Amino acid sequence: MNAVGAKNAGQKPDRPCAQVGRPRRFDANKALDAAMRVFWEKGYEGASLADLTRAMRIERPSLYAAFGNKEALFRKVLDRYACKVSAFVTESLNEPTARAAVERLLLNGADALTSARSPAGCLMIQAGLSGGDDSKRICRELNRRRGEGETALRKRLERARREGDLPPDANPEDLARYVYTVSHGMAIQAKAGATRAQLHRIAETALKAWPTSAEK
Amino acid sequence: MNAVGAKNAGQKPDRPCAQVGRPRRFDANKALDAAMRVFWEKGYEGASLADLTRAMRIERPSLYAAFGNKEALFRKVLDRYACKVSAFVTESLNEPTARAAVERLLLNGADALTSARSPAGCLMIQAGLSGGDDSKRICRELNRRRGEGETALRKRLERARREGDLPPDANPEDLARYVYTVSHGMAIQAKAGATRAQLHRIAETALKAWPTSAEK
DNA sequence: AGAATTTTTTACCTTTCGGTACAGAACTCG
DNA sequence: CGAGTTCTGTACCGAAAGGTAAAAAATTCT
Repeated sequence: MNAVGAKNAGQKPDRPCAQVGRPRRFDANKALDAAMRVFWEKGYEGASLADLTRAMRIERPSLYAAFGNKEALFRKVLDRYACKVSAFVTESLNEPTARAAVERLLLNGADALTSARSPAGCLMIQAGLSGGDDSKRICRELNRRRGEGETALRKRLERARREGDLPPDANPEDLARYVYTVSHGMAIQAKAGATRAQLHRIAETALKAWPTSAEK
Repeated sequence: MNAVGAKNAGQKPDRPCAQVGRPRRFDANKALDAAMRVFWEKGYEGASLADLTRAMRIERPSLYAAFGNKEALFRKVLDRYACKVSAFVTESLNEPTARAAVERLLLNGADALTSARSPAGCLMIQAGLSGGDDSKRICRELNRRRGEGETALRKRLERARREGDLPPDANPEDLARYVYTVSHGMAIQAKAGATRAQLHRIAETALKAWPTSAEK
């Protein structure tokens, strides 16, 4: 017997498909996608269990058995969001130049924020900004994840400076923070109804602040 | 008898101080400030009536008698926020040049977002981003108010272009949207813990994108 | 077939939500 | 004083929140 008592101690590890017992009638990934949409539209606290189970076409105990609880479900949704929706964030760092990476980050971001297939805006921005005491952990988690992206960009920019791709006096930390600031602001604009073309023009304007290594 | 039936029909007009009857024991503006702080920290839906009455040091029926209901209270808080916290937004438009106006908007914004006397971030950003169906009106109201600010800046920039303060090919609409995008992004950063100095550097970086009427 | 295991389903739990009825207290007016 | 008016405080409302107990159903293993 395991010593149960710590929070989440009883949570079973990932068991993708059980061989024995009654088979589950739903696709966990489809259910996660449905949950993602609800959290995306209503935020973490604004999404009620009733909203979630209705969208996922699952009864409540099935949700708890498969995903733990609301918070654990949200974290799984965040993982899936990182893989399926915002994969371009890390991919963009592979562009040959810092400028190209940032350009792709902002333009692909604008596209993702205004996709016709998903709610407007960014799940990671609008899900956890507000909320009572019980969602402070969620807020911190979102800040942490966004911070990871910002750090990754900063490291990419430091490399660029070493490679002469950015001028020596450029500040990678400030630049990365600036880019993420514009990105977050675009998420707000998208949620408020900005169009894709408008976001693209914002990105272009923002790129005018980008330092040039030397006028050619 | 008034024909009651429409929502809010029975709401009494502003009656600042009653001459007759038992005098109220609390200062309505102090109570609004306390409510503002709660909404600022927890958002519209995240702020419960229990949170509000505790912070305002008022019993629940007093709140309803004085302010209507939760939504009406929030709107009064928004009015007060515009007057007391974000007055610089309209004041900055009086600066002599467009560049100075935008610079002041962003720098004063950075200060307001990191004031030691108030919660981090921007009430108008984090109060209404998420939420269930009943807060969609709140979300629209916030979008509308932010849009008004953006429009006012756009008109100021149009004037600047007419005055030669901006180059003829500058696009006031895009520029205003860019500035507000940076401002909104800074609000997110502030909520996530960015310091005032960091926000100032973001503002300086953002201003590097500002068009110059002619190289002198 | 029957034991073991896992999911589904119904019904329910406690707590908190926004909002209100009502009685008493504190004030002005006559 | 007493009538009229307005605010305070307690106690309450129905609805919805997140979460769970327990039995029935569907599968695999022996």
